[in-house]
Amino acid sequence: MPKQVDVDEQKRVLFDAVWRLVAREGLEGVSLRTVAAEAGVSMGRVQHYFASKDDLLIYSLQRAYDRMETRILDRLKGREEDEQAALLAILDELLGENAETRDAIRVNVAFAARGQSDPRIMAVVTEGDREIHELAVAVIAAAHAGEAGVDADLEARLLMALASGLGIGVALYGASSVLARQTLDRHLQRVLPGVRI
Amino acid sequence: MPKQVDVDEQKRVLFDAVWRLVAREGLEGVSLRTVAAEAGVSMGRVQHYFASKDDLLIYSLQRAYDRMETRILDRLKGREEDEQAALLAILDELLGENAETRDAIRVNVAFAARGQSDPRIMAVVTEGDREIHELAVAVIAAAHAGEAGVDADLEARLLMALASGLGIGVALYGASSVLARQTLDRHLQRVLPGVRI
DNA sequence: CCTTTTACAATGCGATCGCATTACAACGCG
DNA sequence: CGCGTTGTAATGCGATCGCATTGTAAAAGG
Repeated sequence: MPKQVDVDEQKRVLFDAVWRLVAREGLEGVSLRTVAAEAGVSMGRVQHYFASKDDLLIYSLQRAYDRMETRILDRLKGREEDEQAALLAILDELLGENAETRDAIRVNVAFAARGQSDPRIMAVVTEGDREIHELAVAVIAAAHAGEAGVDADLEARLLMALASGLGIGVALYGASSVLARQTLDRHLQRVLPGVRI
Repeated sequence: MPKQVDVDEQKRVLFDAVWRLVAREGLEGVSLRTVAAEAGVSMGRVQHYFASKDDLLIYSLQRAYDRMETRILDRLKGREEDEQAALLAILDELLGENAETRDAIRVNVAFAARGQSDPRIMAVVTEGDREIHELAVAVIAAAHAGEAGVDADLEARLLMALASGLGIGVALYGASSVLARQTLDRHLQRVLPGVRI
């Protein structure tokens, strides 16, 4: 066997370049040449690790979700079993309070737009939704145990739509993340009474 | 004076082509050549009416908002003075229940993404926000007149973020518009009691 | 040692991009 | 009737695109 390199590490370097380009200029700023330049490598290297531009984009999208998951788990540090804490960590991620999270939202939306005409992208983009929804249902149902008239499924959809709407407002339309936080907290007071003040 | 044509009509033909292209393939599907082909005219004609591609895009974005406004006013037919009805019509527009509205949302988001690096686009995209927000504040405040503890400003932001989050879910992530409607109605029951059932 | 396989780098190709240029057709005005 | 302005088409240019091709350096296995 010939020269050995860390393939995952090489791919990660290229993904980092894609990430920076998408966050800075949107998906239209990504070309094999710009990715190579941003990563400081030759274009041949990019082609060596990704057979096509689509492969590079799909890989980058999957890594973007990995990165989101990592940030959420970082926030959870040691409370992975606490469903309520997990939901709040996910909401934090959706809200776009720090620059990296806002980048993630922009990357996400850019891919979702392209996903309209590319089923492979759409599949990745909607992959984790069911899991998160079920978590939200569980937490909301637990908070309203014994109460009648609370549709946890509906409330979960409402909460997630609100959070992503707020996050997109922040990341794409320049809204204030402080106001977004206040707005989400107002709703959380209603639907999860007694949580986080 | 030489040959006279209806300039606005000619521009509208080109805008319609841009609209269809963006809705179908996203902003990256728009080029001077594809617009000309979609409109069934020569490329020279496109260049004659728009000095640059950016001009074409800015114009198209503004017309896209005109179209949204027209749809909202259509829904209002004769109840233009009813602030509550106006707000509900705007929410309907944001929710993406019919195909043209979903197109509008996709067009919007595509432009917003590009607006990150183009202040002219961002200005157009955020233009009408203040007006709509103030309308929502007025309606919510009126519905809770005399009550204490209701922050109409906050509730207005919450409502609009929820509606746009739901609409983006429908238009970009393939969510069900029926569920989106139910979800919005659930929230409206809370914040505007006694409205629409 | 030497072959084989991997890891690149460099370059070329055809297509497409935005835009400039050029040519011409059509029509109102002196 | 020219004449000039405007509307429209056609074409060219330089840049950039994704991708294919080619060449080569390096290291593990026979």
